Amino acid sequence: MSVTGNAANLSVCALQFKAETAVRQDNENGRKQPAPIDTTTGPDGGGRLQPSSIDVARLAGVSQSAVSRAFTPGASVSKKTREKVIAAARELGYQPSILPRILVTHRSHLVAIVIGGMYNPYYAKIFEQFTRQFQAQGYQVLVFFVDHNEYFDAAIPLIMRYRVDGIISALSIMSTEAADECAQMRIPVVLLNGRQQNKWVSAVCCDNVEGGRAVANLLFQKGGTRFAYIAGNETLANTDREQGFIGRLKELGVEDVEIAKGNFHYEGGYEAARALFAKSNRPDAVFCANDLTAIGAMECARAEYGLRIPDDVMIAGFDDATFSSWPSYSLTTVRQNGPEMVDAAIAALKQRWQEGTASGGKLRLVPGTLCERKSTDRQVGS
Amino acid sequence: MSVTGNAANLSVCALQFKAETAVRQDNENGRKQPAPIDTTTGPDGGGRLQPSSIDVARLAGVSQSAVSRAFTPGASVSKKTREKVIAAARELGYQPSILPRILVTHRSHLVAIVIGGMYNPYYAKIFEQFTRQFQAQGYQVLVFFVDHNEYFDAAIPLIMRYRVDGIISALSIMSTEAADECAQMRIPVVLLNGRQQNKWVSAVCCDNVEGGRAVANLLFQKGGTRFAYIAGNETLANTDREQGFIGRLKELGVEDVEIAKGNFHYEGGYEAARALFAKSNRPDAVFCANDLTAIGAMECARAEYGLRIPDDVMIAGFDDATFSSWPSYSLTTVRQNGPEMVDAAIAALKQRWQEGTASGGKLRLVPGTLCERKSTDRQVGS
DNA sequence: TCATAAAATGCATAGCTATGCAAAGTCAAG
DNA sequence: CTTGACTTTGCATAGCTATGCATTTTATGA
Repeated sequence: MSVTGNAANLSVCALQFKAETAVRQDNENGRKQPAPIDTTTGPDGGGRLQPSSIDVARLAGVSQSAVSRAFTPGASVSKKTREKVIAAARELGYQPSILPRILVTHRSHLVAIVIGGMYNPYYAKIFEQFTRQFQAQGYQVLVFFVDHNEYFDAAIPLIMRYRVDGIISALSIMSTEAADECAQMRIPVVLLNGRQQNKWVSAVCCDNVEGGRAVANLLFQKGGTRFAYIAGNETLANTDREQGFIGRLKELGVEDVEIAKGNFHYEGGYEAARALFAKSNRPDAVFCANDLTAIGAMECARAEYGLRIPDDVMIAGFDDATFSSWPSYSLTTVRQNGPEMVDAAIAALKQRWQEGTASGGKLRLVPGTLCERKSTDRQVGS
Repeated sequence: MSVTGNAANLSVCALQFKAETAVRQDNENGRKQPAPIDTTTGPDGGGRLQPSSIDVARLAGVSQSAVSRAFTPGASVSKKTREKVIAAARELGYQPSILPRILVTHRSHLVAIVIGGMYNPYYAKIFEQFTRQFQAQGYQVLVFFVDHNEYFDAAIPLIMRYRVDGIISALSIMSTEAADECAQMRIPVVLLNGRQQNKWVSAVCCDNVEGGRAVANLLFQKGGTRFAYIAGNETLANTDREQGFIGRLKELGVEDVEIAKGNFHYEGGYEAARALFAKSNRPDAVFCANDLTAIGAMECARAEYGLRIPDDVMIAGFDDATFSSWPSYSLTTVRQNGPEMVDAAIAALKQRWQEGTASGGKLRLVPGTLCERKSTDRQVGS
């Protein structure tokens, strides 16, 4: 049982992985040697590109187990073996694949993030925070861009097939069918800025209602008289902000709030404002569904009607996007507490993983912060 | 060989996957039946959560192959069998895992996108374009956020382990070691806005030099007399833009261009501008490494020095970010042709996959587009 | 030096799907 | 009713790693 049998096998591998220095005589002390590995994969076995642990084992003159152990932190390997293996691995350009491990453990350490788009920098930021957090905790992120909720439904089977350990959805809405399907698949889902819940679906949501109420308070206190709301698409976030705003105003005795239709985009805000400000009794206190919309409204107010902000009209938004604090806008807004929401969402996922069972969905409401800036900084009582 | 053996086995599975209706007698026509599947995995076999094709096969009373074929579009299955399988799969919440397929085919249809951050909306946009394109073509994207290039080097082994088919790096710089390591691993890499190349690394780069030259032409033609450049971090993109700008000005007879140090962020532009405009002979034509920097410089010029744009100072940027076209800025800039760069990068990857071999790196230079806006719209000859 | 404990190593296998191959069924034509 | 062509089905296996178990080697202590 000399090592020559190995050497013969090695020549096959050598061609493929340039392991010219493959012939080694490591039995200086007559140590136990692994039996020749009889994998009969030819050098051209169907587009085979990456070396396997067996290739490394051959080259290092050890068993496949030893290779595996050399790459497993706490495993039982001698220093010498580990060094041989690492050297061989480096030579072949080998890193152990995680796929078989996933197969065995049923834990992929993959998380799917489903998101509608990055037009809103706030979502880009949130996405980055999520991904960095997951990375730091040993999870990797698969991204899925999905335009509408119907498409999300369609994407679920695909996501399933990757055996992700969880799904973070920034789509806010989730159809009941989709929720059921995820439950059926036993994949925990966390909705960002959504409120659906079932056995496998949790939600983390900015307190949009309270945010809307805070803006109502501010605009009222600052002397607003004719109020308007520029809406976003029909989502929970939009409805809650609107209801909070209108509801609080009603409490303050303001019955008449004009609603304009926007779409969460700059252009939507601009167009809505164009219609709003064209009227005879134009509003002097406008709350917008998000910051992009608010910026659009501001630009329109200035460019098309020569209005001064906040003197002629006060404007407030939601999110606290990067550009909102830039001096040209200095937009009053409700900051969504991104890091806290991200942490809460990840915590919700982890809880599911630890519990193992479906524990019933939970809703975590994260308060926002009112950021007062110049766009509403009117002298009261003037 | 009746079906009772199966039924006995099924009860085990029934508990686990709620397949209460599992007992079926599908041998109405005495068809061939698969032998009882002897997988002795108990219901609590170590955190086993997801059903496998074998579970579905049991429930449907067919073989595992039949299940696989039922989910494979062109495969040879009778309609009846497929329906039975689909029904069983729905009942159990089953979708075939793609992991074993990856193991066998050595094609993961996974692509890693490595990116430094999303603070610049332009990168967020590019990222979205990439991901959508890949998705549309049957690939999924794994995201890796990496702060510095050293971290990229450290991340490569991790990326490797996912057996991605390719890497898109938006980091622009790539250390030689990292490039070598990717080559060693035989993973094709495409650098966005980088120019490194080796056997496995290609690059797609905006023509930054030409962009810088175009801005130089414009600012000179518009009557600029004292020129300045606010730099970004030390990247290829920055150097090229700077060199193009300075080089062209020199050709036009302008020797003296002041260089200020920025960092591609808003704040960097703001601070650099503060120093720049404090001097006695302040510049009247400033080119910034990117749009964020330019906006920072604009805000500073207005807020801290009361300068009018473009009358007192012209400012230009690079990227054409969303906010650059907003009226408050109306920033002249060089638009990077995002879609074309994305397509080129993906094409480069695909070419590698088709060729199979390392074909030597290629550099694709994509021209940008000068977008003239008000920030440089000075009346010439006034 | 020897016996015993500890460390290192190799073997065999689980985990899941796709697929080549052979066997069995189906159908049509003669 | 028989034969041959075609369709459908099941069996067995590749693909790669981690790990329990048994075995061999090394270290420790008397």
